Amino acid sequence: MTDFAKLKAHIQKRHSFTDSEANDFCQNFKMTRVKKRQFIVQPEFTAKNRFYVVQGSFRAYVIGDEGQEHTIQFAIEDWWITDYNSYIFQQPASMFVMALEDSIVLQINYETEQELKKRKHLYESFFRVLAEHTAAHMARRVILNLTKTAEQRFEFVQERYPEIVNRVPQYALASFLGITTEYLSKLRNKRVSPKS
Amino acid sequence: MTDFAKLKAHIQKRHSFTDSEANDFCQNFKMTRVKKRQFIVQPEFTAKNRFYVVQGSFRAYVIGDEGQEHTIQFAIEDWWITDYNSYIFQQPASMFVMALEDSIVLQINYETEQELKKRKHLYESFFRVLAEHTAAHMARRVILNLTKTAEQRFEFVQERYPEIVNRVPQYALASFLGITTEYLSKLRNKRVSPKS
DNA sequence: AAATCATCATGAACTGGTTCAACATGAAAT
DNA sequence: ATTTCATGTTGAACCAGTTCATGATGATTT
Repeated sequence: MTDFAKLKAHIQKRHSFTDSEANDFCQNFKMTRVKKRQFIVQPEFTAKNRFYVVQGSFRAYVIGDEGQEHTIQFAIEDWWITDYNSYIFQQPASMFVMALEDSIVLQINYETEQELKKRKHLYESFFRVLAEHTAAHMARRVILNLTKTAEQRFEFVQERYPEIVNRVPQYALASFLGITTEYLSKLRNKRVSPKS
Repeated sequence: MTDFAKLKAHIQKRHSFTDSEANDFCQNFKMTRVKKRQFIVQPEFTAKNRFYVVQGSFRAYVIGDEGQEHTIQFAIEDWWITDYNSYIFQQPASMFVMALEDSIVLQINYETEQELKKRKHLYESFFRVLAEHTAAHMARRVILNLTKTAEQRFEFVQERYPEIVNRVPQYALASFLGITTEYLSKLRNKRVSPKS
């Protein structure tokens, strides 16, 4: 399956786009290869693009006052990523979005997205649903952070997103969970081998 | 200004609705009075409505495993509220949404909203923007929780949303910040009168 | 094949925030 | 006018998670 075919399948699975609509829609995306550790969004600069991950993985994070990294989001195949506040409001980003491995994305830029939404009710609808899913997902994240302990959060994420847990470096996962790498290491090794 | 005039102003401030479009749109909302401590959303039941607050204030919260309340969102005049995951996906709610004072809301139900979005590109666009703002807002909340200490979060919320801080009960604010009422009380009294 | 860098592990001392208990105050209900 | 309930305060003991220090292992670079 080509890169564009993946995006097309993604769209048609969720919305009733005809083939020609889907093709027309996909034409507005640009395929880009991204090397491991390369940034696709950086603080200060406005995020001009929204990215659909065809292959590889990414990590969005901010740097705290004392220099610690805090992971806001991961994205693997078939997910979308960008600095949401920067992209939507076209204002300077506060996040880094970095490739965790050599990756391939399909990106759309802000003006093109605006034009698509204006052009066709169906496309507007597509982005509305995308925004709703993002909002719902973020709301669940807030609830998880408020209601569960670090250990429970770890267990939840491990069960719910095993592909991510097994794929991203431990320090990235720790900062996603809101704990230190040391503590995550301890949680992990607590669970295996009480080494009787 | 009547209740519907407030919603109309809210819409026209953010979107280019003609008067007749705005009137047509607003007709789909129903005015409801809600008494203090009354619930407009409850766990187990599917949230059938989205609410625009005309007057008063609300609090959305979940109950944790040990019975503690965790506030997910507040809403005062000119804000929207519901259990987002329940409403969007029409599945059973996990939240309570309760009036903090006698209030007036304008509510729209799920089917009506769907019909509006289908009927007119402009209405679809309205809800797309609403979803984007919700997503952006939630993303900022995640960042705040991950990057700041309880005290910094308190200071931030106090400065950014003084109307809320001064209006909601302290235990509700504490559970919004992710701390106990006792600790919030201490933070507050630390700040005033070192009583030399 | 070294040498360097990125990642993970482990222990000991420490701290931000919790828990528990007891009390103070005002608002609502009878 | 009391009683009850909802809310906020304060202190002391406690614990989940941090910090700091040190070392192990494997991946990248030269």
